[in-house]
Amino acid sequence: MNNDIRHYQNEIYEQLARIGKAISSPRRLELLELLSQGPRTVETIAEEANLSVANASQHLKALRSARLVESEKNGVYSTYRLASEEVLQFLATLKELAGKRVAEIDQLFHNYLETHGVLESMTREELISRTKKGNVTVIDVRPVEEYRAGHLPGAISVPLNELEANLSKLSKDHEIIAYCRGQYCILAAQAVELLQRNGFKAYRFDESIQDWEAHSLAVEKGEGRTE
Amino acid sequence: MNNDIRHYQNEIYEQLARIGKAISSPRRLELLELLSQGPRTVETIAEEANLSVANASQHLKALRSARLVESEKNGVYSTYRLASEEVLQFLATLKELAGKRVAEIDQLFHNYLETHGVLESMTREELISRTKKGNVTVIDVRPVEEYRAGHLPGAISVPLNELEANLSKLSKDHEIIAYCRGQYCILAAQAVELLQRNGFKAYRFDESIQDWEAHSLAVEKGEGRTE
DNA sequence: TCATTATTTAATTATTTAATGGAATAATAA
DNA sequence: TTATTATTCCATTAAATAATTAAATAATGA
Repeated sequence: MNNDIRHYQNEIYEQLARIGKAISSPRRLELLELLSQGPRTVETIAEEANLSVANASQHLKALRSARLVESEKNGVYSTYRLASEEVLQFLATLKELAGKRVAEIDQLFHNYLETHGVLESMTREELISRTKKGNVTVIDVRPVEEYRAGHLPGAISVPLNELEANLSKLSKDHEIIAYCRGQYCILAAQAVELLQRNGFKAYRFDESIQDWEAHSLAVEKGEGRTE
Repeated sequence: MNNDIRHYQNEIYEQLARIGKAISSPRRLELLELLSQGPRTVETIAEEANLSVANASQHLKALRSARLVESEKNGVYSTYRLASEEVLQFLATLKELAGKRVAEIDQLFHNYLETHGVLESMTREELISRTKKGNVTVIDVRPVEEYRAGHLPGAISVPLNELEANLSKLSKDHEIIAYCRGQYCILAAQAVELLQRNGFKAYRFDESIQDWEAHSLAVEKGEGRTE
């Protein structure tokens, strides 16, 4: 009878721990981060995360068994996606906690930004007021598929790996504001560095499109301008 | 250079995974749950969680290295507590996610309640309106220390293990509302079961004092009435 | 049908982790 | 000082996990 209760309680913790186990691997966290940008096939995921396909598949299986992701089979392809909004919320809380408590993360990012001279970033208020004035260009430096899935209003898509080739298309009269996947994503910082090296006035905006949405701000979807 | 970036990204995920690892063990989740009710010494924790002291100490060390708990030494005693409000928030998000996604948990709890005939629980609105009318007694069936740390306004402390001995002090004219540590805590359900067996009209309220506080509702602290 | 492709599964190996019991530490009391 | 108590540390063992390689599935197109 009392055993009954202890057994029940243990089961509860067992179930909660399944989610903990799922996010106890850096690799799986990376996969979740990728998937929080949008659905992908196994091969794409493996490539983006620099894992073997078999390994990625196994990690995805683990994530699926914890109900953090779902998959759907289309012909030969399995497409994986986050299982729900709550997963995104959970990841955000995790990152917040990590940012607050695990000083090492802030330290790491701070170090990176510092050694690359892109320490300051723009606040949301500044971004909004400057885009209203119109003398700025906001660029989304994530892969174009992520841009299509949702981007800041007025932002144009310039994936980081295409930025150098497209420098001539950017106006030096405008200040450039680059953003990517949020606080701990490094793409925008790299973009700013490249831009500054090439004589542009460039700033980093360190929120993700999810953060932006979370503040009830409008998001554009689809093609937009991708010059 | 590109290595630099990958290395940095790996570090980030490594750090996030430290928190994941901390909550990947059912035992550690149980410890966190205990500590979310208030600070405790190692021995108390070990006893409440049914672990050897050495084992509890090691788990606590793991939680501390993930910065989820903090400890403080007073003489021979080490007192552990949650590291911050955010940890509580994080645990709540975890439980929410688990509740939504891991159907097994709901199933388990549902089964338990069903086989013990205490399926329905009272909503917050009902609780508030009934206490206003005054023909109800709200009992807090957690250990008395947890009651002292904060309880529902007007609730009296009747720890579950003392309930049977105190039945005579409860009025059969009043409906009894029992609550404990929230949704997946079983104390209140047990209390209701006991009360119903003894001819009381009893209901379960399935929120924790933290849930209650999270809705900006007042919380009483200290002795209150503990009959 | 056969070959190709995307994915999953299985088997292996190296590594990490959990629990245990006993020893070490360090504060306090006798 | 010695004994006691609370806690931590250490070594051992068993179990779980991650990455790798090769093999198995299963859908598609030639």
